[in-house]
Amino acid sequence: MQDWEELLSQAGYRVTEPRRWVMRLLLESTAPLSPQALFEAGRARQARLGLVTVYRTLALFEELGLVHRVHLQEDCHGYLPTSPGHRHFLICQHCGSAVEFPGSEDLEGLIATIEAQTGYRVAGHLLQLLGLCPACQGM
Amino acid sequence: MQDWEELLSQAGYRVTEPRRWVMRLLLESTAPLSPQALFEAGRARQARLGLVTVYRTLALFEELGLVHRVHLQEDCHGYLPTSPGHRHFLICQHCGSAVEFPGSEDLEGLIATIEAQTGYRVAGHLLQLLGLCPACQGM
DNA sequence: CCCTTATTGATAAGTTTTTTCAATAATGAG
DNA sequence: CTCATTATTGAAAAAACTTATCAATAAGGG
Ligand SMILES: [Mn+2]
Ligand SMILES: [Mn+2]
Ligand SMILES: [Zn+2]
Ligand SMILES: [Zn+2]
Repeated sequence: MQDWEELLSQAGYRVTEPRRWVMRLLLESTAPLSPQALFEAGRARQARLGLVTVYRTLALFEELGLVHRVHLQEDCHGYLPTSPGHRHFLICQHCGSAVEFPGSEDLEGLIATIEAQTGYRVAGHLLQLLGLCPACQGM
Repeated sequence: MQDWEELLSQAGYRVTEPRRWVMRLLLESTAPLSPQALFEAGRARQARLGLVTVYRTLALFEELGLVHRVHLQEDCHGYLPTSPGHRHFLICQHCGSAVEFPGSEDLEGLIATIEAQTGYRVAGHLLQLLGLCPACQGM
């Protein structure tokens, strides 16, 4: 995502310094970041950025599809910048670095089976993979 | 899970009144419950049960595989009782009722693809489906 | 530029989760 | 069955996290 500023404007929002910081910090990180982590990373770099703004910005970005929230074991969740559309993430359980991949519809078969068995109608899903990134495999 | 008491003992933990309450309340609920919700449900029934104990009990149960934490949009997460082993959940987005299903390895193909594309090695995953339960479909 | 108004952030309020520690109750030994 | 040991509980307090307020600031259109 690089023309996120365009998208923001288009949607009627202003492109501000704090919002630029949040996006920059997210893009520079290889791992998901929590609001607190973003705030501290920003503060460490003299960014003009308040914690409250981080929360608001993440909520806005999420709404616009610019970031996704991922669930972690300890911290509960963090945010990752993302391309628009249906995405999934694969997160390294050692160093936290994440990669996204498009939501290919490989779940069709599984979903059909489950629908038949349960009577539920499936409308969406949450899928995250975890494992080891190339760098962390030699350990 | 009905011989969870056995499992607790076996693992060296005591079978206590508060722990019985937590498990009972979870088993009686069709939807995931948060610690706060469990506490209130217990209190409403004169259970001897403190909020702190609910947190500790859920952590223990999770460790023993007696419950799983599921992620929701608003509350972040709640707990569901579960059979041991690899499970997934399908949650109604209208009423919250959930059903579990065994983790059939339908992801094999997807995982192989992703591993080849990213160089990561996949060790596990988080999969949740959401949709509408039979009762909520006519609305 | 200047005006309008969305946005920010310090502070405070509200939630959620964890820590402490004395009192309690579960379990095994006798 | 009774007692002693010790894991467990829960009230209270601390810590961490999230949301609400509102005066000051700065984006962006005119
Ligand atoms: Mn979560
Ligand atoms: Mn699975
Ligand atoms: Zn790694
Ligand atoms: Zn339903």
